[in-house]
Amino acid sequence: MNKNIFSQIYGDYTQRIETGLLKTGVKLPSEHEIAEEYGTSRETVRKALHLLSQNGYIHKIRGKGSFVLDMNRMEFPISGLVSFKELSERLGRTVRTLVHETACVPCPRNVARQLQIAEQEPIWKVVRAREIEGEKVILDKDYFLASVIPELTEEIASQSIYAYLEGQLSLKIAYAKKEISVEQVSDEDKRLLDLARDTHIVVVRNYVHLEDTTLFQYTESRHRLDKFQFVDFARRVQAEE
Amino acid sequence: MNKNIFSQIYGDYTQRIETGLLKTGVKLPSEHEIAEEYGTSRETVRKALHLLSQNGYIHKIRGKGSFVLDMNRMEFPISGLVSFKELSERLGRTVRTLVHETACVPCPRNVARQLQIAEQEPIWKVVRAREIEGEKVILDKDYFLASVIPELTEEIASQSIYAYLEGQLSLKIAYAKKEISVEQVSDEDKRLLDLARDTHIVVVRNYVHLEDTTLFQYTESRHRLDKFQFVDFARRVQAEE
DNA sequence: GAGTGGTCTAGACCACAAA
DNA sequence: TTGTGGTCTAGACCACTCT
Repeated sequence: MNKNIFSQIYGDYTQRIETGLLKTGVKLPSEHEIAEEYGTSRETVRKALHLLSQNGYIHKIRGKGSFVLDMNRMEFPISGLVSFKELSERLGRTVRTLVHETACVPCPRNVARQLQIAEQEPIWKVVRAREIEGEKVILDKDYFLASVIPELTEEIASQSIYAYLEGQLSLKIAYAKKEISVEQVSDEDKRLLDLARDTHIVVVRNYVHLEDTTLFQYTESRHRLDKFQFVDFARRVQAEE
Repeated sequence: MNKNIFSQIYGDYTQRIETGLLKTGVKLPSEHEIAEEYGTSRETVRKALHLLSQNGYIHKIRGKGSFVLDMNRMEFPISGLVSFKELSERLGRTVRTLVHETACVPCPRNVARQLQIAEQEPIWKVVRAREIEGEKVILDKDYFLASVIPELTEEIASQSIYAYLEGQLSLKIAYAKKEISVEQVSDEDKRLLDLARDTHIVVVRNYVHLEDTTLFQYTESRHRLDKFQFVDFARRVQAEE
């Protein structure tokens, strides 16, 4: 339970929409009514509804009201900033993680450039293959600043690293930049994934920052072409003049 | 010039950050100071700063202040909801559009399913190849509800359809859902693009909605593997309990 | 303790939609 | 005319950082 009123309202409505209690096209109560219901002010309600709108749950129309959207929310592969573990659980798929490497090593040149640190600086390197429905289709190569993460075990890598970072170490992950492109398969891809005759692979580069803006993680997530999907929700920014 | 105070503030800061007047890591004035400067209230300033934060321009830290982020903003291919024309102009690349078809036709079955309308209902079909630096690398297949768009010419299709929709027809585009996947190349791809020996192609499916939530456009944007890139900025949603 | 951002209030006026 | 969402105000209190 969150103590903020607006996130209480947000949570209530996301739940009602996700469980189908509020169906596509249904009109929400007016902001005034919701404010009364929660015993709060209209601006606080608006904060919650704005969040729902940003995340594709509802659409607000001036003079009319707020309406539930149909966004097929069940299939959200890597949109936003969510870990593989969180996604798997949400999707309820049969997944397995194979940890190939968990080591603290001096940073190689190519990774040093991505993390914007000096070469040789100690970093944690984690290489994991993700198996979905019996096929190894994703190769995750993570690099973490050792100055931020004192310890990392294969045990943790096989579970959820993010749960460890946020739970045990109470690191605050703030934002990330993601780049998606398609590249030639590497020897490592061929060795660790079930690729058949694929020549290309989808590469998702992820640059993750903490609350204090330090870039502490660089991840290369390599997806087999046929298993890659990305879904995005975007609102149009009205042109200004 | 926008009449809203908060979008005035937002515009001022995006400009200063994009032009490099405000550099990475620089601390913005406090919310109180900005409010005073613009002769407005703090909540209004906060609205502008929240937008800057959402769009990756700044990061706010409680007790410290707001800081300019470095997001290499210059290379934003298809993030968010922006048209090809707008993008090309922003990137300043040598681009050319080849219009292969602009016709009002009865809706075929597969498109009817995407647009959630009855088969045979009249739609505008536009097929365009995009040439970047002399190579045809993107194939855009657009389908618009004819009930929404009375007229569409090859002239308009060769320029910007969005500028026409928003400018001439004053349609209000509200939001869109985007799906990215990789598929086998089609005969049409081979015919209209410079593909060499490619076997796969990146497909971006775009479902565009108007202010009143009607789904009025379905677009299939097919990108040659080596020319595809997608950049995304995401903020972490703190887990609730 | 002073300064910062985060949440919230109880109003106000406006633009727009529907009856 | 009534109801809706959009913008804005002038405060308040809180949590946090820094000195």
